[in-house]
Amino acid sequence: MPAQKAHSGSSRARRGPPWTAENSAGFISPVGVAIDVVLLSVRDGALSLVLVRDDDDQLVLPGGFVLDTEDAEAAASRHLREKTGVEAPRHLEQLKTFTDPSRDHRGWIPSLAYLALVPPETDLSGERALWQSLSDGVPKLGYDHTGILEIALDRIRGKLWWSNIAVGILPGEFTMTRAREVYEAIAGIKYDPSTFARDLNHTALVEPTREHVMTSRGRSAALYRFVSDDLVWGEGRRKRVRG
Amino acid sequence: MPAQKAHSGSSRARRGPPWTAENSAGFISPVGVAIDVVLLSVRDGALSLVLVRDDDDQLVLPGGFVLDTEDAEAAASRHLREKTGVEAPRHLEQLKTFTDPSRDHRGWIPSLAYLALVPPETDLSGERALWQSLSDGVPKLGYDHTGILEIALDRIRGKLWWSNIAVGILPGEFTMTRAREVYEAIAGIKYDPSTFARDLNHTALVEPTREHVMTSRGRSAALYRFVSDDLVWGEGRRKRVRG
DNA sequence: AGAATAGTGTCTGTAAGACAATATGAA
DNA sequence: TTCATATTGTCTTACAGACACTATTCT
Repeated sequence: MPAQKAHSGSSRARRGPPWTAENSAGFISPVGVAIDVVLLSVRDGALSLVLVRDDDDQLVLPGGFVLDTEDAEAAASRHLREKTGVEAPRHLEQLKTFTDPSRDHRGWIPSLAYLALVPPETDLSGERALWQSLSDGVPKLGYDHTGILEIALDRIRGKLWWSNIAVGILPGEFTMTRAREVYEAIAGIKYDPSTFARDLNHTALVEPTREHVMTSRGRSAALYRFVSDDLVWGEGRRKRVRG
Repeated sequence: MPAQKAHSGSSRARRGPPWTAENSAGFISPVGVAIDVVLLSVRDGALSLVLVRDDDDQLVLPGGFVLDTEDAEAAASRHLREKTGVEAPRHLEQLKTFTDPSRDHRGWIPSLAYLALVPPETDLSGERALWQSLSDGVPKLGYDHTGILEIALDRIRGKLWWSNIAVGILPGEFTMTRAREVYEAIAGIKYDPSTFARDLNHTALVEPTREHVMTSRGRSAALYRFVSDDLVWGEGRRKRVRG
């Protein structure tokens, strides 16, 4: 049997009769399981995502089929690596599964949407992959991918002040100003610098490293790090987002 | 081809060689897609869920296979109806999809977990279905269902004061005391009656009907209703839960 | 009258927005 | 010295917990 990879991604645009599948008990079964990944970061002060150009020249989310030897998280990481060159996202979480049997013209293919985060300096290797800034609004994507992107943005904004989810984007050590830029890009609003620092410290999700750095001009800034590299929930700050 | 229903649910306990499936393009495909539903309500002041007894006499969540003619929400409603007699849950939302290919001994079967809510007076018709109170802790369930239940409880607690999710459990019109009992059962803590009323009103998710009812003894109580029957997000109250 | 339930009013500590004032380092 | 950035401090409003007090209706 040929590798499943052969029918993933690049053949998506192909038309023709849909595929079918049947299991050994004689019942109709899905043709496959797919994943789509919303890979976000904050670049040059703007929330940005990775898109790939498919065979129809549409901009779509990176994704592809799940193999029978891996779970969906592994498939998401694998397709990111193959299609965008991103080795391992710092954060990966499930968003929603789309199950309408007619959602994919190739046949009955449930699709799992994922949210992934990487640091800003992440470079892409695939020729078809590109960073797209969200500062000018949400771009129109192929298939149902615009809707998936909206879900991803709701999710990361919803978690911003209630978890350490920004650990997926910020470097290991960062200044308050750096953190604020990332939070502002995600939230879509500006925060007062002093209030921001007070409230982020108040979450107890970050701790000072006792080191200082010069950024450009002006006073040197204290460095902070997240207490945990894994996703954890904090006390929660009821701070404005997207106002 | 026989109805897919024949291989759902009751045959789950059967051992033997796993099923396999292949699609018309010659690739391995999932054997099927399943759903499992955490159906919750508040009965006699206790958060309760519906369980069914499977062929191995294990207590498990109601669920079964998704057909190629329906999406997963429809499958969840259908299996609830068939296995528990619950006609249509007042609320149904996706929790998480489990995709480990080895999670089901019958073969490669991704499973979607759902949270469903019904009013307390909902009676069950299936002989194998029962209401289980959660007041004495979380019961041990078969398969990975205990973990799914934990996710469901986290979800409903997380949304309690940020959405009108209780609309799935409370009757169309209710007193503040009734609402408080439901919120307390979900949150797992007690609320001060006057503070509760003040804060629930403050969400603007409920409105008074201008009617009053006698409950048993004491002063008559004002009736309220949720402004929307669909799930909506409120301003959000930063109230304690599960303390 | 007394008990039981519903509802109002008030006090207090904390949270979060706004912004003034000070500290530190480079040009 | 002057500018730019970082950090501390203050003021104010709103929120949420606690709880005293009033209102209504039944036995």
